[in-house]
Amino acid sequence: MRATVKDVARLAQVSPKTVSNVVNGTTPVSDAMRIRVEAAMLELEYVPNLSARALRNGRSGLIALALPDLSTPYSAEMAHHFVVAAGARGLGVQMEETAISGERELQLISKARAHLIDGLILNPVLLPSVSVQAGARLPPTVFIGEVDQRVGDHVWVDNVAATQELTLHLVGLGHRRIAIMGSMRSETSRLRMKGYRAALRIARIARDRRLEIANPDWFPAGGAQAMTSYLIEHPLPDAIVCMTDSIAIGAISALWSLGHRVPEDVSVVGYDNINNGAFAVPPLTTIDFDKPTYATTVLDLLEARIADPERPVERVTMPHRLVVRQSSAPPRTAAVR
Amino acid sequence: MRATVKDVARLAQVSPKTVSNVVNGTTPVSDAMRIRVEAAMLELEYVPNLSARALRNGRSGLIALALPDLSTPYSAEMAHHFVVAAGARGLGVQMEETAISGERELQLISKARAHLIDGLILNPVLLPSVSVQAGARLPPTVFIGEVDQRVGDHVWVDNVAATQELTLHLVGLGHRRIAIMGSMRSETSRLRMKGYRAALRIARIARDRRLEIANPDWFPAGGAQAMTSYLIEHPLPDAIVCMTDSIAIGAISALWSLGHRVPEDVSVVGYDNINNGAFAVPPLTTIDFDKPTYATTVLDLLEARIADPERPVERVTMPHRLVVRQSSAPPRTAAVR
DNA sequence: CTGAAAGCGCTTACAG
DNA sequence: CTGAAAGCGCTTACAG
Repeated sequence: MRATVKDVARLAQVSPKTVSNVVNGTTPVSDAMRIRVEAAMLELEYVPNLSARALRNGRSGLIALALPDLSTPYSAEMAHHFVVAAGARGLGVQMEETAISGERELQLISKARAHLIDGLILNPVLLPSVSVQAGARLPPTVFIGEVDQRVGDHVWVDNVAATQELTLHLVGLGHRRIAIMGSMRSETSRLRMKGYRAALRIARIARDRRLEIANPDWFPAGGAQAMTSYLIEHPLPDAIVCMTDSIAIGAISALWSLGHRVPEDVSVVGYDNINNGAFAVPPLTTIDFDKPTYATTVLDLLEARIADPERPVERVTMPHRLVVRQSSAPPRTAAVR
Repeated sequence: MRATVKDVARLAQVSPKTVSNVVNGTTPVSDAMRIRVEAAMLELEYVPNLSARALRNGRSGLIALALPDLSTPYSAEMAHHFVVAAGARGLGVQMEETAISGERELQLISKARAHLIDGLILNPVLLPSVSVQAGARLPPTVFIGEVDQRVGDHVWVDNVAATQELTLHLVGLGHRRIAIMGSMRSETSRLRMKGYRAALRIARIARDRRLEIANPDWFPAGGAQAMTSYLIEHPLPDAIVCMTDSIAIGAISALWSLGHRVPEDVSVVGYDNINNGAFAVPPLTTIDFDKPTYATTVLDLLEARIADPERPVERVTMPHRLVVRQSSAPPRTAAVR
């Protein structure tokens, strides 16, 4: 059996209170006392029972991070930064996967209070905005990513501005027939599409729906598949804005298989600046944001929310920047088409 | 304030026991009773307090998954499969990052009992074998990956056989000057190096230490860097066995930058079969194993260990298979050198 | 099938 | 600076 405070107290001949003081450092304890208690803890291999502490304190020291799909490089990087930043604050991180289902997302929100967690970081994808708006009784939650809601704290990147910048970068290189590729059924794609179209408008390029390529998912597999079937019926665009780096990697893979060279024949850009993007062949032009700062910003908001559930809702827009690498370049013949 | 069993019991005019029976279904409850209790739970928005339950039951329903570095695509896939498989068993997963430090790994083992968790899945990298051997009082733990230990349950892939197979595949294509690249200071690299050398021996190729390329890390950055500096002083090998797909992606990126073509000028193979490997340019030849089955196998062992800490230690070797893609091909001139 | 009581291990007022 | 007592919310013998 594991030793408890009582056992330690008995062995050290002090009260449980004193043991607790030594463990938590809430009240100063005399050196002699401390040494005696520490010796007893060592001898009994005492380890505090965190369930008991959680029950007593009403805090588990655990937060949940809910991402749509944990298997992607993007999720991996986010998980890494959150776990590191949370660890520095003494918080553990429970991972949840919403499996790109709005139902699971709702479940998380409603049942999170049942879980062992003090707070929730939620990256919704399909969550019906309406239910969030209505869902009054959220656990302490910070939304991340693209979601249209006003009821909770929110950290995100200005997707419209970023995608506009990305598209204008291609315009600036001299491209005109600029395609966009992504799963078209989410808030993320709505915003990125908006930025893309805004860029076209600025560049006085007419919208061409044939250049809007629907992707079955957010992964390389979908990107490759969509690219391949697209090219069966359509000519190669000048450039392709992929809504994520993963899609871009899939698209480039398909282009390579079909014998098209990037960027000589077609420029391809992504979004997210995942680590591997810099080592793609060719290295990927993309939108970057500071992920460690993103994580600490979210945790700041979450801790503030846990401490004061009534505080006003905050929305933080993280700065982004265009990272130009070799997957985008001027067209070989800068001719007008 | 959140409602408790007592509140529900009072409103439903039953005892707390009955509420608990309805919630947990341990003892059958009459329909009339159940309906009354469920109505009360709904009205009070009752959600059980899992900290209390954990304290009472001595189980939190939470396990920890400790991986060296969460930011890699490999970790992402493992995390995904573990979270999905654990979720199916009603277990939550707390993520820990050992940051490739043996100290943090030890800490996890010793303090895990302090955490809220019922069990630990640990992928050690630098954990000194000796301390594991000695560390008698482990929490319920299943080791995954490459670690030389006999004290705990263990699931892994036969790294020696797999790397031997990978290397012999290159031999079979007609390559002779086969390099190997990886961080050389871990159990993983020791085993993979062993398989590589065994293959050379079988192929009657003399070991050439100049073909053993030390990599600063397990990531693309290190792979690219090591590849680049290697080629300043050495000729291009026929083929390169990279100890992970990530390293291979970095190596290919560097080769591409330097104008070498894969596989025309040099074959490159990886290990792990990460999702993106199939979409590398060119698609990566690699070692695959069934990751979902890996996760369920580990969880089976962990649950058995939690249920019976005294049961005999098990080691499971997961089958692996060589996946041949386009990054490996016969040399252009199949000449003897 | 249901109820009253005890206890999981911790920490925090409350006294001294 | 320390001690004795109470209680966080749950579930499980123990009775009925």
